[in-house]
Amino acid sequence: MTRAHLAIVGPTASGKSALALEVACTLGDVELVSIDSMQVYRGLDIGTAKPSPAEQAQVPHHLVDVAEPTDEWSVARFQQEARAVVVDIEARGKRALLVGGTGLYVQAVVDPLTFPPEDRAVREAILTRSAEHDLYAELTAVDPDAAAGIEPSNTRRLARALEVIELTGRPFSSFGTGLQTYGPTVFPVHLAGVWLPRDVVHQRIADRVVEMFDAGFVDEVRALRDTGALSRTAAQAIGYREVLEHLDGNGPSLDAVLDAIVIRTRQFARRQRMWFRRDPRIVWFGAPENPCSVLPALLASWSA
RNA sequence: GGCCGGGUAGCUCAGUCGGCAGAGCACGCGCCUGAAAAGCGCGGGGUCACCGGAUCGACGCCGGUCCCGGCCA
Repeated sequence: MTRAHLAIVGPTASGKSALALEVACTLGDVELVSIDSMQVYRGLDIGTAKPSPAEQAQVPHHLVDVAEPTDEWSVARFQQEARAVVVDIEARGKRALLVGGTGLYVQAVVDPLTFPPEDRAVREAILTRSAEHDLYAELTAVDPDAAAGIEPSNTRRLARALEVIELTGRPFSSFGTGLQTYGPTVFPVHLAGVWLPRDVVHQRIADRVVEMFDAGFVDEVRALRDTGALSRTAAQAIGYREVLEHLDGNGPSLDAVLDAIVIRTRQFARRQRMWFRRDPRIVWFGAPENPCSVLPALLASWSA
């Protein structure tokens, strides 16, 4: 018999992890797969709200602590490793419970996405000439379909499209129908979304950031800085960027840093909301306050 | 008490020579295929501290009032 895998998605601070742990303990035959672009880095613990060692001991967690903070990470790499993990879990007769809020990563695992090759040097060269050349016009000339889906001002995505074309000789748009196809997934999976009222999420974010500071977040960042520079990708993590700026010189005060982190986290949660809300395959479970209260409904839905 | 500077969007501030107000951030809505906790687009929002005056017309000029900051007493 082939039982479907499971997934819990949703905005940050909406209680996915706690809920997932309860699900795992109840079901007994699942292993967790973190779908999180920042929990992959060792040493980024407090700021990424990574599951504690005690929690990880209760049930196997995958794709947590699989890269050095000095390493670069990417969707393509995540896709490859996550799919391997799912195959592995399956081979042990268990089910995967995907848990996370990185929307693109969820789709990279679950949808038939093919990521064309990359060459950082080529991309950098394109980025460099973007000062002189109009990348949007350039892309429109060679791949109008791709250009139609990118804002003329979004240099980063324009450069990526041009990079792929230069590397493969094929139009960027030939590599996929886009993210909004929402066709059949590459393996059977129940997609569940947790949803809390916005003011509850905002409060949870504010509380969590204060807890992070109380738990020694600044020390964690300082230690990372002293060990070696965070990679380009790891340095994007919310909180780390802000605290680093504070530590390295005459940056803003810690109070200001805390406020900035709360704001950026809220904005992140908003983008996650936008991302997941579009996916018609996600079944939403709303809770007025405590996310774990949806557990019965969630399990009922999955056993049906 | 006197002198000087300031009161304009939720916040920080622009606003030339008088012609019914702008930016950044925040906030809201949305986009997304190798940085995605990234990147990008659109939008709402103002009794220009208050009162009076000159002017066709005032955020701007004149007079007064109230706040805030600094200096002097």
